[in-house]
Formats: sequence, C-alpha cells, structure tokens
Amino acid sequence: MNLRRDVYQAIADPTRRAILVLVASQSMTAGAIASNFDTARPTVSKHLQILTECELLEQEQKGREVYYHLNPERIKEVADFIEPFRKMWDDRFNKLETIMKEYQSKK
Amino acid sequence: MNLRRDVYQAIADPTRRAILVLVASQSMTAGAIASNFDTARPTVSKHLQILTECELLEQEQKGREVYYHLNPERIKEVADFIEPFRKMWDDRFNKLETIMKEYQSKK
DNA sequence: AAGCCCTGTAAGAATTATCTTACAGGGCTT
DNA sequence: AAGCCCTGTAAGATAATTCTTACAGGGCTT
Repeated sequence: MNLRRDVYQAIADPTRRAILVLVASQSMTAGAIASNFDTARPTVSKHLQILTECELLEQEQKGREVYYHLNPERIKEVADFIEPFRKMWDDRFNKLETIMKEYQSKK
Repeated sequence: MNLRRDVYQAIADPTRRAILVLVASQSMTAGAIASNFDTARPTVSKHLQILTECELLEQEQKGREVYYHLNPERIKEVADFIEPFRKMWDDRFNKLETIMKEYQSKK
C-alpha cells in the first residue's frame, strides 16, 4: 500500500481545492460543504477526511454536527516549495520592464 | 479517458518536483536528469513528458540530445491559488506579534 | 425510548496513474 | 553505410485513487 497522502497530493484534486476555498472564510459543517458539489455526500466526506489527515483542515465537533475550518499553516509547505521559483519569474518580469523602458527612450 | 494532467497533478509527484528543482538552475539533457534517480530511464522520460505537457518544462533539441529547462511562468498558476491563503497565515502571525507585545508590556 | 437527522465508514467496481521490459527513430562517429 | 548512442514510445502488469451504494454510530427531538 504505502499511501502518499501529503499536501501536494491533497491539492491535486480540483474538488479538494474548491473545498479549501469554500472553508477559507468561515467554518462549515460537513453537510453544508457537501451540498455545494454534485458528487455524493460520502465522496465529499472522503475528501474531507483526506484534507484533515494532512492537516489542511481541522475538525470541531458541535453536538452531532462537525465543523471544518482551514489550517493555513499547512499550505505554507507548498508555498515554501514555490517561493524560489517565484523569484525566477519576478526576474523575468523585471527584465521585461527594462526592455520596455529602453524601447520607450528610443522613441 | 479525459486525463487530468494539470499543473497541480504534475507537482503532486515527488520525483517530478525533484526534477523541477534540478532543472531550475540550468538546462539539462534527458539522460543527465534521469541519472539523478533510481527509477528506470523511461520512467523519468514519462515524467518529463508530463511536465512538458503542462508547460512546466520546455524542450530544446540539440543534435540527438534534448535539453529541458524550466518555465517558471506556469508555476504561477499554483502560486496564485496559494496567495490568498498566505494572507491568512500572515494575519495569524501578526496577531501573535501583537499578543507578544502586550505580554512584554505587562512585565 | 423511539424516531429522525448528521455524519462517518466498509466494500467493491471503475477509473487513473505508475513503472518496467522491449523496441524504434534518428543523429553522430568511424 | 554500419554501428553506437541518446531519446522517446508501446504494451502490459501493478498499484493507487475515486466514487457509489449500503450500512452503522450517536446526538437531538418529541
């Protein structure tokens, strides 16, 4: 077996990304989250389980309802991977700006 | 069929992320890239194909060798998804700082 | 306590992804 | 042109993931 189940695998699924966006602004119950999608409720429940396992979401039981809210901390792992690359396209952008300035000064 | 094959799916695989880091600083041939991994060469070739398909890598043929180099532009898609969440953990950090200051002023 | 509602989970089929072996195209070198 | 080297690809076995139907636990309400 040896499941992957890391943050990258988690955000690879479009439904799971949509869940993260949905829960970003406010806590929501499992049912409320599921009602936003066409897929069956147990399917969404499974997605919630996956997101919770890699700590992108956190659960909070309130009576018989379970609220899910975002844990932004974990997304940082992906951000840290991307950060060095960001520098690269920033550099390219800066280079483009320089070219544009030179172009305009020749007018 | 209808394969996923998007940027998120691409970076979900640890080998593919390693390839991106490897190629970030310099262009490399397919063989040179493959020699960095334990998996068979065709396996790496497949990964390169996937990365090229979603435009994270670009090919440059030189004689019988193929050089791969990074296209930072595409990673921006992931960065844009993450950016809004970044604000959330920044806010949390700021809140923590505020608490610390209050704590110190009471000493 | 009985019944309803919210939620999670097990099982299994269908889909998708991964990796290896074997082979093919095509540029170099001699 | 013959042979070697670099690379890509097809086929098929294996593994992992996804999704649905059916069911179970446990908190509310009456």
